[in-house]
Amino acid sequence: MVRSDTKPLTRIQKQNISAILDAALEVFSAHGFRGSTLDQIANKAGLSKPNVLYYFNGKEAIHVALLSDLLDTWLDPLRALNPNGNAQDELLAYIRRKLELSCNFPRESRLFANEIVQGAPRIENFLKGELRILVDEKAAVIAQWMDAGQIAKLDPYHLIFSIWALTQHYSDFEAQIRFVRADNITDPHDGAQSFVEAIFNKILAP
Amino acid sequence: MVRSDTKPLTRIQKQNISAILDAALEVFSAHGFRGSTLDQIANKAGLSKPNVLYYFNGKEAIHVALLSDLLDTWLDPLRALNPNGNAQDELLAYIRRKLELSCNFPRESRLFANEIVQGAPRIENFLKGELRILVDEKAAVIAQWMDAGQIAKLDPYHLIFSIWALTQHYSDFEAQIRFVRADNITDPHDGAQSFVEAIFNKILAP
DNA sequence: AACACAGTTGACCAAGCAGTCAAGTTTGAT
DNA sequence: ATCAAACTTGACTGCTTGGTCAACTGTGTT
Repeated sequence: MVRSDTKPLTRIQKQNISAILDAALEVFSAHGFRGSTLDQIANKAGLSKPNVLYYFNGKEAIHVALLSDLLDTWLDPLRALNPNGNAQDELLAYIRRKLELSCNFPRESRLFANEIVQGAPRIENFLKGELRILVDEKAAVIAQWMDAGQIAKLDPYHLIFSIWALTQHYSDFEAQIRFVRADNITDPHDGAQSFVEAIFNKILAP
Repeated sequence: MVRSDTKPLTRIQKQNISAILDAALEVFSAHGFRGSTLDQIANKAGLSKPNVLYYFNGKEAIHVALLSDLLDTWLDPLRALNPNGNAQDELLAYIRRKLELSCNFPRESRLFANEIVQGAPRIENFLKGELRILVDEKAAVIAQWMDAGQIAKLDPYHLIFSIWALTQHYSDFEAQIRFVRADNITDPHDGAQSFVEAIFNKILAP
């Protein structure tokens, strides 16, 4: 394998690694880890299977690389919630960031969803560690806002879960939305932003 | 194979078929179709693999049997929405039925979620057919309620999607909720019902 | 031009997989 | 007790899959 952590990558390495990761994202997000094959990934990347394994130590390594890239950015929207800002503004901005992330990166969202639906065996530590700490911290901030009467009193954890549910639904369950709305609409995300913002305005109103 | 459509099942047939379906539900909902093996299913059912294939024509047949059983009951809560009832009561009752279904049958919910996340290849026709017709019909009912001022004016399709998102989230993403709330709580569904009802009360208020 | 190393791959393995089959055992109606 | 049909399975097949390897080609630095 090639990617030791000490030297600059060659032009060809950069290009092929990124082709592999892009192909793997496509395949893993559509079929899950066990449902995906190295041949599919190699094919989609335009490389031979041994060549793929020249850049990554194995199927699992590709998956891990994708997930860690993803988890890194997945926390950002919540992390940016500012305890000193206005409660309603901050939460709505968070919702908007989360929705944009889901809609702009649906494959990443489905990769994550696949993991969770199947019991999160590969990211259990991330969920119990980093994510949990961040959620606890932000839930406390939200609870303070509620106590101060800035927004309606609700369970802050359930509030966060409901934001996740609504924002990710449009990417993760895109197929359902697309088929149900068949001719009515082109983009499944159409109207999602204004709808989600509208209902959270009502939910949060003190 | 055994299950011709014309004769009563023997005691052993009933018992083994139900053992197979239960085992398969467990396995398929946890690993997806391609991620599951007949050996896992046979093992969990306490039968040999050839014996499993004595009762079902193949892996796909087991999956189809599970899905059709499921889709049959999956529509019931929405179907029961009564156009002549009170808007708010009817919608909240629908939400309650949906949430109960998700919480009481999390494996079925995840089986469905697995299908959808991966593009719904095996239930496309159901989504584009039965489900779509029912959703169109009920969306029209909801739109009338909105026009009559009984509930707040929103996009009825997005309203239905948001109900699906919130109710299913607790089953489909149970792993995430469980790990994030690790010691805080025992049952991931705890508080879900009262929270979801509370926010939809706000959302629907005219 | 030449040389070391990056990049590439056809051919191959071993394991895992869905599914078959012939030969066995159990069941239940008579 | 008998017997046909129901039920069960060890041993197998053929295919797919993740991964290896030795040999080959391309690249860029001197």
